[in-house]
Amino acid sequence: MAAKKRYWLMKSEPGTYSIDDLQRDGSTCWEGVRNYQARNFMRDEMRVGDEVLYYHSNASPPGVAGLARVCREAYPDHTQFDPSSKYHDPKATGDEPRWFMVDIEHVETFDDVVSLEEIKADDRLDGMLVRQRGQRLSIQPVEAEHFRRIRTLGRRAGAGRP
DNA sequence: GCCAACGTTGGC
DNA sequence: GCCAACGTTGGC
Repeated sequence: MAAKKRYWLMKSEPGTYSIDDLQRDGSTCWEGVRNYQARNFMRDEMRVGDEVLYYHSNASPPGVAGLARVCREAYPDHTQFDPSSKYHDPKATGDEPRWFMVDIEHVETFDDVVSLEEIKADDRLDGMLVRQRGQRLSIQPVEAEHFRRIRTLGRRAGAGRP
């Protein structure tokens, strides 16, 4: 029996890799995660077909820029073995990789970012981790209702505004 | 650019 | 196992 589909929020700095980059590439490997909690989500819980809110951090404004989908489940992040990579981890070995990544594919780019400000102001998004001050986790689980609400806001934003 | 919040490291 | 020092994240 297939596991129930889950929903996630994944952060990226648009200066590094934006939703437009993802749209251009079609899909990408999510390299460079070096936080154990985020790694565990990818390695243990993310499944093909899970849906993703693509979040632009360190952006103006910060917020959800579009949607993506998991298209390959966890496998070792190759950059940990590469001494020339800034993600190199000298303690990782091929036999015992420490870091994993998934692949995600582009689904949709919102006309306008659903800003963090908007997310914080919406009562229906109460409890979203990204609203919490000091929440730095780059991969966060998201409730289905919150995912749908953000998607609605993202689709409404471009067309509905004066 | 600032800096608060957080995670990791390493001496003890 | 404690915790100070350090590095990073990310909103502002």
